[in-house]
Amino acid sequence: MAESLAALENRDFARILGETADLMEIAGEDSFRIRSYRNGASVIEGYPERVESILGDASRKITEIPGIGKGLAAVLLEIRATGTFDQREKLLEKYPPTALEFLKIQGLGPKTIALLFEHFRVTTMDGLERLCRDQKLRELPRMGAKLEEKILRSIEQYKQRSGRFLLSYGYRVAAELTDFLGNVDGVTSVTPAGSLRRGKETIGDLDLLVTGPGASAALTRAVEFPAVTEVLGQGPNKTSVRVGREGLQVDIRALADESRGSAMQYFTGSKEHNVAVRVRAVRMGFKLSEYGLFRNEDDVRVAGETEEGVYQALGLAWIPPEMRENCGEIELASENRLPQLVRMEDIRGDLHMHTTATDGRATLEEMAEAARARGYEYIAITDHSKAIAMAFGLDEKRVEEFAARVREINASGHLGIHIFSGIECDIMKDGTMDLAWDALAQLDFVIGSVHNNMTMEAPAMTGRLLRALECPHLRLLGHPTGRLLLHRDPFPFDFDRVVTAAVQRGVALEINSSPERLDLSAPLIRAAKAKGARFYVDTDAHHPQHLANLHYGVLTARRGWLEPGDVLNTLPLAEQLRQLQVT
DNA sequence: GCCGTTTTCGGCCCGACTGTTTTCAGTCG
Repeated sequence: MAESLAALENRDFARILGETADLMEIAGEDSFRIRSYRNGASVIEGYPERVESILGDASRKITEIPGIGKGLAAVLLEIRATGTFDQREKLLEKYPPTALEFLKIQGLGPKTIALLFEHFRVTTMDGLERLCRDQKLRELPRMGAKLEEKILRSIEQYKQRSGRFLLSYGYRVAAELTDFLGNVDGVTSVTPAGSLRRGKETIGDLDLLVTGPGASAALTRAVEFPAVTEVLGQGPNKTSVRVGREGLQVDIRALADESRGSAMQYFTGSKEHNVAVRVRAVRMGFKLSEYGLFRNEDDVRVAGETEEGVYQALGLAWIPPEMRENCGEIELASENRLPQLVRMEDIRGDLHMHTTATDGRATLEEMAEAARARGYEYIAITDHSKAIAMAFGLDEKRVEEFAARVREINASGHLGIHIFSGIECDIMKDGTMDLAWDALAQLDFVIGSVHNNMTMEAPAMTGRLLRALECPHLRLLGHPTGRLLLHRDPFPFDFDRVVTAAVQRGVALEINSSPERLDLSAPLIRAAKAKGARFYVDTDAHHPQHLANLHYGVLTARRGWLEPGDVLNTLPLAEQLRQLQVT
């Protein structure tokens, strides 16, 4: 299965290595060797320079990159030349690509998958489902009814999310296509609409709107975009293609200038919002479509060039795309009472990030420099606590040393940015904190997070979180529902009770900007705000590049209707110091 | 497979939970 040879990005090299590591695991190969492949993948993914150009530069050596030795160097060269490599091809002959899909099913690991292949020759998700329904799995050693049920549940979730894509992936494709089409002569703008523009955490497809005299030419050009795998339709006004290995559908539309605003409005949605706006238009004697807002009596277009014009003609303030879900925003807009949503430029600092002290990929100094370069006034370094053994989480002694080190750094001021000493402390199964309270007391910013035992029943999980909230040093509940988008559902608990307790104890809720999490979700943010909760929007960065993910968290906060006053990391440093009672 | 060295092979972060056992392998993070 050769990859497209169009300019391999670092993430392509990383994906090929990572998938091979998965296959090697199923094949039962040496675990240290597998680790080297995984490590190589992760180093390459985060490497600031393009691997492709280093490989093509005779004066450079790819083994300069730590984690890449002679073996992986040869593999990378082979990937660059052929899009794959020998060992990977051999594994793919032995195991079907479904093997990689099976790994996404909870309860199935490499060993079980190998056994399934060997024993049942099952190669499709439907086949696996049938095995579980027919209660065949339990014929194998160490497998029983509970595992069959767990796998069936997970397959159900898997099917629901297939065909959807992370918002961050949509942004990447949109940016590349915008670049590509923007170069066509006579194109004045390329703008994403749809769920991407609304900032939804996952998207089903991508809508791009092209304007200018060259718009039609851009539609013709679009099918030449290197990542296009299938052309679904091609006409003068609309081209539909599938992009990338997972087949994201992209609809590209050419718009006339006079209807640009109404088309933006129409294609941004949501459907529910648009229906409500059109009902309003009809009541006022208009007809609204993607071509404009027309007066019924004489069919004259009264608006359409701009979105603002369309909303204004309907007696509405312009509604930010993130609010367009027909959840009360139209009424507010008609009364000119829309909230002033928080913006990227309101954010003064990022209070959740990791370093090489645990599982981050950069040092404290490197993270601080990246944050300073983004114009932040402060950050918190919040590495893991000791329960995360695989990440070498901090114990009480290391917490003490870390806090002292941060005090010195701040006293000298040489990093040019204030550092809060923090931790992402595990909330244990019984709701106690992973570290002693005296240790936590030495830190400026304690985040409490659940990382394991997520399959508890709701009452137990509620009790666990309520107990954690009793810790007087806790400032923030990290990724409060534990969801991983397209991968793991939120764990169940009594959200109202936990939020009420958090508000009482002055503990804020996290809006985790990692594109895989975006946790809390927008609906829960609104529910929590209604109960008086406050929030931090932060990145959980494990690499300097991840600091840019804040954008996704701010979009989510806006979808939750948050204003700057709801988001505590909009506070200037002096006020943040007061907020955290740092002396 | 990488790294580092005590130069050429040995070490490479682990702990808890689960479901199935009847003493533990596999999964997860």
